[in-house]
Amino acid sequence: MSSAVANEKAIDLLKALAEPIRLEIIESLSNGEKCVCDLMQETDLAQSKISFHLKVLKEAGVITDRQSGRWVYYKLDIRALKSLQNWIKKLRKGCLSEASSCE
Amino acid sequence: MSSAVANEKAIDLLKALAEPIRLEIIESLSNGEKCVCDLMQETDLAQSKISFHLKVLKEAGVITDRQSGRWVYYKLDIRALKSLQNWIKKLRKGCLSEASSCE
DNA sequence: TTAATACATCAATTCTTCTTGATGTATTAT
DNA sequence: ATAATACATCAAGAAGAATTGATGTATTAA
Repeated sequence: MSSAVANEKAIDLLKALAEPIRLEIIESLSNGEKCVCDLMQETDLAQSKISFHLKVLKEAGVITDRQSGRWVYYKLDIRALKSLQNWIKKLRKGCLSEASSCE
Repeated sequence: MSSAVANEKAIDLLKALAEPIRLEIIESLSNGEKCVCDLMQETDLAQSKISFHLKVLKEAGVITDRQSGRWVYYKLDIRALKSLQNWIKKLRKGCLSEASSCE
């Protein structure tokens, strides 16, 4: 059977990445942890918009958050991109298909 | 400057992959070239639906097509997934961000 | 030449995602 | 306690993507 669960998670990851604003956020966070206010300044976008995209990224497992006082800091969770790379590798090898016998 | 063009292409690729039916098609094509009729049989989906998704995949560069008689055969273009892997690798390294100096 | 097959495309509808402005909640400063 | 801040969430609307059934086009078969 095809790895349906893995595929669903991968789809969430792919969708999370497939959006310009979210990519901008990710690229910003690759320079380190940031609070929402930092991201607002950098991107010049409305707060609700940023929070919306942060939520999508968080739910996909791309980022994690941590509250400190009245700030909420977001940072990348490296494992997400790592697992996506792994998934794509399998896809390339045809290891996700029904008929595959990769191991 | 951030590699905007590369990102746009990557977004197209990510979107193309981030859909269950299209993934099913990709997984099927990983077992070799198929005509639309083959895919219809395998997936049990309407022809217009399959053609729609094939178009998305083709425009993203994930697949290529070739006509033979009244059949149109589709197959994976390996380069697409390869370049996506490469893009993700850069993303992981923070090499897509404005501030990066990866080379 | 007419039929049938294989596929693409289209218009209308539906479904999903994104945006916007407003309101709600927690935390700190006064 | 009150006010200000940092952020989340919500409802309404806008925009985008997918589905559906129908029609169009090329190719081969009869």
